[in-house]
Amino acid sequence: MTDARTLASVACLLGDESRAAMCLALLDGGAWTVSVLAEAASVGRAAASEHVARLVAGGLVTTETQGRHKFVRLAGPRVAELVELLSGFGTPAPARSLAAVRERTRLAAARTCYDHLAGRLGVAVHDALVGRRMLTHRGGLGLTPRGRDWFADLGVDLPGLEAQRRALLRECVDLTERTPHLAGSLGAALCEEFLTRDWVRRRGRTRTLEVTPLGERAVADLLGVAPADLAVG
Amino acid sequence: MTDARTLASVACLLGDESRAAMCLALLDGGAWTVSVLAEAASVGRAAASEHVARLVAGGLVTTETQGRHKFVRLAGPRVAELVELLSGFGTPAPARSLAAVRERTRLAAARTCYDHLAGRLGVAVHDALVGRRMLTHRGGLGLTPRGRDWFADLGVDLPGLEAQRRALLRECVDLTERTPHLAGSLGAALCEEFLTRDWVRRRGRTRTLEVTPLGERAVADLLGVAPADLAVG
DNA sequence: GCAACATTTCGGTGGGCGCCGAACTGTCCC
DNA sequence: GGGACAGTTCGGCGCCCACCGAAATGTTGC
Repeated sequence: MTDARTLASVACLLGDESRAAMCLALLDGGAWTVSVLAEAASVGRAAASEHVARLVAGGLVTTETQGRHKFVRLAGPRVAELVELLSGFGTPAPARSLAAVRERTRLAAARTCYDHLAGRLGVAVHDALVGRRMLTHRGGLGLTPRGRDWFADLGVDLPGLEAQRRALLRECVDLTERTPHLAGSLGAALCEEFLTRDWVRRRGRTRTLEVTPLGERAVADLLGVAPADLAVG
Repeated sequence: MTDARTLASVACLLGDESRAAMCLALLDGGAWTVSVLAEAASVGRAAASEHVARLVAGGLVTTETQGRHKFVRLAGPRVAELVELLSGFGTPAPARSLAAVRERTRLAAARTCYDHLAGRLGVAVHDALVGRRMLTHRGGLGLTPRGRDWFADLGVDLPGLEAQRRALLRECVDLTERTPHLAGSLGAALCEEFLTRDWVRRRGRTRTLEVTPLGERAVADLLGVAPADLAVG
């Protein structure tokens, strides 16, 4: 009874088109100001402010004020997971324009899911890591000695990550591929590394990623992933 | 843009307390009539009928009419997953009565999640199966020869399940334990076996399960799970 | 055919909520 | 200090939607 109320109150937050648009925008894992969110949702600043307040109250986002700006970001990986899962429901959407189709295709090819890699790129990297015995699935996801070396070579500060409260390794079911990709703090670190090395680039202010030629070569060399497996449909 | 609309439309369906109560009730995986759902949600039959129609339109439930009855059930495991995930959000709920606390404790100990085992029981069974090398995690969840024998001995028709379109093995993150339990058609078959052997019993018309003394002995013998690990907190 | 029952459809009502414009607070920069 | 700007608060408007009661549709069993 009272349980239904809490479920409904959370679902209700995402049940409004403006708030849904905001949360989708925030899926890139970044911090957005209220004004920018207002624009993303096509509403006025006043409405956006109220929406953000409700999302904060519901625990879906957190805010941080810096001077006259207020930065909004998703409250954590679990929220991102929820938004991703929900956005995969409903009719696959009629896709009314060619531009919309292209955008969706790009999204399926490579994107961020909160703060880690997703789409075909994310799944390919995950599968390659497992296939090359850098990750193991014995009783939960684990890192092999070989995997430790690989990540260390890449410049990932493993001890630093392990000191965090957040889980190092987690699987996240990919929205479009329906098979797991790598999440957790290590997934986040890997994604960051891809971005700083210019292996992938964000397309504008979205969570769509573009794999650079440099990146194609890198994943081919390091993981044996053929560029054709990543090509935009 | 248009993507936000589809997300919102789905979330909106679960954003109403009555519909949320209905979906929570349906989490037991069974088929409920419209009248019974009306009672579960504390609304009139007219309102319940409209809610069911909307849930059908949104693809969250399916219906089957038999004579003057209309049976409603969740549209599939993914919907159950979504409802479970959502119900784990929000404030852990103030739990206003002792009865509510007891119910929640029982729910955490053992319950069904759509059509398979969840809660501490579900996780314990999953972990025992992995620990005893009946399930393996090498490149996706798999069944070892030893596991095949074990399930066959239990009376599960493995070839029959494998002929289905539905995945045999899947992991489902447990709502209360935050660690995976066994889902998929094999998870469903296992749950059914537990019920027909009277190892677990449904508590009334809920998804809460009660482990019988017979069941405690069975999981101890077959899987080495100590009864203390299943005791109601 | 008739009575009992499950479900649906149809007005009608009330409340909640999303939106805006305008006024207000607080911050930054010149 | 003054102007520009980000964000919030406050009325107020309008719409959507959840609900109910009553009537209609279908089904079952006599």
